[in-house]
Amino acid sequence: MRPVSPKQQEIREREQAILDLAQTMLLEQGDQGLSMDRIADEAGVSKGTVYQHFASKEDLLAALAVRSAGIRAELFERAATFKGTTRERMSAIGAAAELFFTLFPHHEHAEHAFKASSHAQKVPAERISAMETCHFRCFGAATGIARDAVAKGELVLREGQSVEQICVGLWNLHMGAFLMRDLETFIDIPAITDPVPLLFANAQALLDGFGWQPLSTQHDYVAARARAVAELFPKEAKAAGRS
Amino acid sequence: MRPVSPKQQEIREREQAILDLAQTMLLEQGDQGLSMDRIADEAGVSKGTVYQHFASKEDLLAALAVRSAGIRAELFERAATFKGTTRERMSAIGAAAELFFTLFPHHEHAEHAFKASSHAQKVPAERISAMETCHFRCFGAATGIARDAVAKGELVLREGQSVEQICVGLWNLHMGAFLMRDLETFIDIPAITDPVPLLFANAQALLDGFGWQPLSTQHDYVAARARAVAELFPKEAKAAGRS
DNA sequence: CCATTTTTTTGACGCTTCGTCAACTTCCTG
DNA sequence: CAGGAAGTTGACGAAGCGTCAAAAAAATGG
Repeated sequence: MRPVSPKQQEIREREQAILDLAQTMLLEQGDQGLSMDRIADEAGVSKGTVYQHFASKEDLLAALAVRSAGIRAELFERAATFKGTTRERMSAIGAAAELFFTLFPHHEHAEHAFKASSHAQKVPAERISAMETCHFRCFGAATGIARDAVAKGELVLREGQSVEQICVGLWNLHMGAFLMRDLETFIDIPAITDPVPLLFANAQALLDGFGWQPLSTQHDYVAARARAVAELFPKEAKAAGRS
Repeated sequence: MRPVSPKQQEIREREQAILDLAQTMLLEQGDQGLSMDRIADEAGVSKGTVYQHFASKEDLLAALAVRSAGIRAELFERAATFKGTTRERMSAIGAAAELFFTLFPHHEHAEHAFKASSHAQKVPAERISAMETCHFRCFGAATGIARDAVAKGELVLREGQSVEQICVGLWNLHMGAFLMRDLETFIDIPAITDPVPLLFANAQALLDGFGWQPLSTQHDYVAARARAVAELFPKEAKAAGRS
């Protein structure tokens, strides 16, 4: 009984439609303007049906976070396949993170809500482990590249350093940039215009600080980034460009 | 009529008591378990009285965020007075951020809630500008040091770089580390134990990447950090240590 | 094609929480 | 101490979450 019945197919599509709807609402008004009654209304179903898909409002937000996190994991894994030096490959991951950051501006918010409510047991364990898998895939893509770099001697670990620590540093830098955009901190500082090139420059500085060869003074990583985007993420870049 | 009447004094103290209460609740159960009724109850006043102090639940959270942000600004400004090289002074700011991070684990959450609700106009404009002032003070302390470093030639700006961009990078790195702790991302990775030394190491790597002299290979910044904490933040470090 | 069972959908209902406001109490001043 | 100002109260309306018995739709079988 594997072939999905038309009814089951319909239910599956409706779930995605509800998520799309919730995503739009989140973007337009934040989670203040997101109510289960309104979602049911606009989706053209009753509230009970929405609760057939999601255990709670928090679970719906969590499902949204998991969906975008899955796309991020996919982007990261694609970035890891980039043909180039280990540092170019890591820069491709950075490009993936920046694209994701542009394409899913709501994600940071959703993930924050996710953790707050999963801690209060409003989210089924299954959903939590799905999110952990996404994180694991992202982090695995990055640490894999770092390990290759160590093996090739392009990255030499210092006392007490590990590939995990280096990847956490990069991850933190990116998450912080996401957060700053969401919180609109320092929005008025004239020296800061577009957050994406700024983030890229800072990530390169951090890689330089780790001594990851070849350094940014010896190689044009802006060009490498452009090549990675063109080869790996043409569609995503186009979508990010026109939104 | 400047001398505060005993009644006014009592009201002022009650406001702080309510904030303390809210802070405790936030830490214990997140903002799920934070209700205005419960706060009124435990503070021994009626709900109407609580609303005399705060325009809404969101405003209360915002007031909490502003209070801790003010303490952070004070810590940053104190750190900027550290006697040492410009890079040692910037490391002292890092130490201040780490102490704050330990002393006010709820802050990131409160600030997130702050922005979400200020955007929905649930928070009075006066409170928003108070928060902006705190950010401005923190950022000003950091950029001031960076400017000194440029003046002394210990930091040489490259093409397209500015002190603001460098400080934003450091800020992002720290915010990301805060966020990661709150979200409990990668909590299971064995290579990552204590987030504070990890953050410090990554911040030093970023400073190295910016070429801020003297580099961490030439100077012991762990020792400098310890001296800064001992000289500037003995009480705070003690509080952070036993909690 | 109809009867029966299973699955899915519905929306009214109970419950909780926010924020208000008219009535009440306490405080201050002449 | 009288009377007005300042502060406090808690019942109330509104809104949202999640439930569940009943209704509707779909699947199954004779």
